Amino acid sequence: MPELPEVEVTRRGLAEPLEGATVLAVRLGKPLRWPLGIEPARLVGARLGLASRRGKYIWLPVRREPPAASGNGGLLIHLGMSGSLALAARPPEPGAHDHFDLVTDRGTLRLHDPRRFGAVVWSEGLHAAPAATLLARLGAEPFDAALTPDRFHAALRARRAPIKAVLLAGDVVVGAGNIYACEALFLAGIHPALRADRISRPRAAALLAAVRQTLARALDLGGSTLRDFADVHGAGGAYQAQAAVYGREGEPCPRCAAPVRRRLMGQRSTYFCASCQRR
DNA sequence: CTGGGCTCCTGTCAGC
DNA sequence: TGCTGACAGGAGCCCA
Repeated sequence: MPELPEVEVTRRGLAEPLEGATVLAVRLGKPLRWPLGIEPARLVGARLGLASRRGKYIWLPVRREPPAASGNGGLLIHLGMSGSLALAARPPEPGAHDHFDLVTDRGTLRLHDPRRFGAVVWSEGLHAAPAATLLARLGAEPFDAALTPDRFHAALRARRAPIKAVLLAGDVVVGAGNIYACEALFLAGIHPALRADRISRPRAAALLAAVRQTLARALDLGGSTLRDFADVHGAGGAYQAQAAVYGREGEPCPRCAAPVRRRLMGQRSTYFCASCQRR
């Protein structure tokens, strides 16, 4: 479900309401991708900090009392493929797919995740394991000014995998998942199967701009809601209606009217226009 | 080191 | 209507 725009929409919805909140209880459902890594009771009484985001991970700082106590840290949250977070003053009884509740004096943060590829993991800090390990392999943030066209191009030149695979891997630039990788490649006019190291400097610059434009546009629209993504208040995104190629196999390309193609690349459906997107 | 495939899990939908 | 297989927004892990 969630790519960077959806994760960021989620983070924005919970950051301010929960900053400074006190944890009253923790409820666990079925196991997620990894164990929580801390005894839930140890979180009770702790106060939450301002949530941040790195890639598709949300970091929720947790300061345990008393202040001098060792073991301040936070919760690293990932929504996986089907996860969403809801924040409610008085949430309904947990359903079969509600696997984590953080009950606070400012409301309950609940992870709903049918496929359970998501995770909520305790870490002593962003620079301690396991958070540091999970974040270590991440590429640049897409809106980081330090990611210049030259640096992006240089990173692509070191990779022989198809550009679509490189975008999805997230080790050059994070944030574009299957939808936005397809959309950005369409915008840039680049064939998804083109080897990353064969992309010229101007085309790399165009692709970086396309990734940024695609993610920014999706963010403006509240993300994409294909089946069930929702922000913390339950509102869906609207980007999916604007997608040029994703999920539009057989429909006319908005630029040239040739039928949009779908083909599997690394087990993932890849949508593109064979006439607009060149190798 | 890199690239590619597999895997985790549940739900939904098309096709027979 | 019921069953089966394909596919779904991610990404860690293993192997060649």
